[in-house]
Amino acid sequence: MAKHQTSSEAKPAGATIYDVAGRAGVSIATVSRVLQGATVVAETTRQKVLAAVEELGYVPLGAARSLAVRHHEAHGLVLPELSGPYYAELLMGFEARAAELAQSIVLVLTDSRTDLAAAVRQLATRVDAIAVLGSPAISGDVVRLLRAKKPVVVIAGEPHDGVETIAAENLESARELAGHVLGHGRERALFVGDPDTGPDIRHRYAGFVAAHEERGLVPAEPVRVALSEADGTAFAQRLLRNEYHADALICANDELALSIMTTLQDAGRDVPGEIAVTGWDDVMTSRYVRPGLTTVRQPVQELGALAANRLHELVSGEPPQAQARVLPTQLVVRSSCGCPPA
Amino acid sequence: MAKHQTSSEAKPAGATIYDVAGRAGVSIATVSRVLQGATVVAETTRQKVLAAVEELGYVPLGAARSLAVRHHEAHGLVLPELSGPYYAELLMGFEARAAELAQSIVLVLTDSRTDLAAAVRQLATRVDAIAVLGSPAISGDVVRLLRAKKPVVVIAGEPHDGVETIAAENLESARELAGHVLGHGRERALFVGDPDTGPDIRHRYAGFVAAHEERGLVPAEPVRVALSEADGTAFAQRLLRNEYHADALICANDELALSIMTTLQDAGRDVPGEIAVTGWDDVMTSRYVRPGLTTVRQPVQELGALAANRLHELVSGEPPQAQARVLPTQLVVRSSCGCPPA
DNA sequence: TGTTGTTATGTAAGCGCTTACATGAGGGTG
DNA sequence: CACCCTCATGTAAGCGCTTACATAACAACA
Repeated sequence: MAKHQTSSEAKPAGATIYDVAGRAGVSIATVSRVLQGATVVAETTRQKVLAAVEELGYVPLGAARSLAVRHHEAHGLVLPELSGPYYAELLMGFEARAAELAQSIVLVLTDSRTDLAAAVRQLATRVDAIAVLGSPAISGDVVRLLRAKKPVVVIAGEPHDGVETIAAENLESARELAGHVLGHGRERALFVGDPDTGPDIRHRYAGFVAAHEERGLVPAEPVRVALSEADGTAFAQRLLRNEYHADALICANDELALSIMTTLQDAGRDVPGEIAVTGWDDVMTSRYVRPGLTTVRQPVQELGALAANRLHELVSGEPPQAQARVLPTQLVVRSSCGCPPA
Repeated sequence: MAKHQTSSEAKPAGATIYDVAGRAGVSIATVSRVLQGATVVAETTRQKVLAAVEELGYVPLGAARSLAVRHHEAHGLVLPELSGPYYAELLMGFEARAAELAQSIVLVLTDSRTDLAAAVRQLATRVDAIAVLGSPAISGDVVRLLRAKKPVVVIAGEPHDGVETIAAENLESARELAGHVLGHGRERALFVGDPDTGPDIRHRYAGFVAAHEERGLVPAEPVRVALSEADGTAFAQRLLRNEYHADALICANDELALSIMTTLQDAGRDVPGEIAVTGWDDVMTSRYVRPGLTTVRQPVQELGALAANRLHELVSGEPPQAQARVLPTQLVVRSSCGCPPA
């Protein structure tokens, strides 16, 4: 066969299955069989093949295999970015589960993309299924577009119709958290964060509202700021200028809470004496800061793992689930809420 | 041609280039051409094809393309894990640069793998080049194995022969840091961390030693502990039991420094009054903690970006570079070293 | 009007695998 | 000893793309 030059030619990049077959004195089918391990092959043949593989340092070409078996054995994951522990942990959980399922993972970070749609389309090109973290950057259109091609699950995002969603619980735990703070006798609590950012924050604010209503208090309008440290600092400054009047701050995440708390303290304010502060996420810093930040811990890794798992099920032909999966969260009480230090 | 059934058959998963060609009334070559955009195609034809693509929701199959063009347009990245900001930032830098170069990235986290060698081999199967973060988990064998197949660059790892390495500067900055602390009049400084963990820590200890020697002091043996918070806490406890006698702790990373500093403080010790503490990495917490942690900031994102970049160059046929690239780091002086707070 | 050069498109040969099917070599059996 | 099974292996047909090469259509020129 002139088709595949079996010998010489010293192409540096990679022996093929033909080379292995030639070397072992068998057909490529046999090589494939010993490598797949599914079919029975005579032990002596197997050894010959394995030896040839070893000597040639043969690595099968993923693309060729994918083409032949008609799937990629890979899952895609679309995240906004990776600063802070949230996304990183999600990714770890996802990766771990995907690894168990023998799936590669290919990652797209949306913040670094100028042409997101293109990136996502290109992703769809090389994976069997995709998990996307709900974020404003990912429009519903993009999700629906993907959805038509590949199984998709969105994590902590807006539930588009027909797209499976998984998320951590927000409303109840926010209600518990806010209730806890209110229980310390605080009367002018503020919710810091923008409910329009996405369902997560929206539900947290809803919990905040619920906690107020169930004790006959009227909840303040949310203070709409973004979720970064810089925004926190800016808000704290406004607070110091008495633009707000509050004795408790329920922040939408830890970064916000931390930066607010620290700039307040640096200005001589007593936290939680004058003002209580709580966060959301339980990042590492929250344990180290004094007073310790009262916050809510989400099962982030589990979320990632669940996503990987569902993706795999979907690929294996399971029907998508109509309702959203929601994982329980855990209130972590330290002392920034007004509780005495441990 | 019976080969490709152009019609009916309602296979849910994916139109092929044949379907598009059929629909647009052109050959598959033409479809390919408009999609690649390289060759000239008559405008009207282009429109027809694009319309067909649109209507069918056609997404080309990555594997088929890869097979035909004989490369994957993907880079692999092997990291130990993602807790803490270090690896995450590295990943971000890598991803961002890879995105610019239109490369997908497929990620392997070694800590979640039971069979690392298999995972890495499987990775080699589907990417054009691989960056691995030097870590004890990755044996030199694995690297050399890969090296034979694909271009490899190792980040902050042991320089195996023939493998390109990039890293952040360690020795000089460690010397500067230790010198700074010694300059505060400390006389019994300890290096906390195990130099045998890898070249990073080894060089940091070497800097510690150098700083001592250049002022005629004799450097203490390193305190060999691992790099986690738990290890830090344990060490701090031994310190509190007076198993060591020290007035300064040069820790191998921030996690260690932070956990040590906090448990010391919780036990009533004055940092930096009685004992100075420094870290390495400048994690977020180091800014928030009081006293602020003096530490060294590494250009982690740049490291990642550089890795992606070199990978791309190697794939495009550039010769590997013999010498290691080393990126400069930056001493971040706060007050845990004994300097007055800002 | 015949010749030649362009340009747009089609034809077909792979890319390196997997796998259904065909084949051949033993090993039991009657 | 002929026959049928079984088991191991080979043969060859794809998988869905890209791209070198061939071809057809047409314009421009003499």
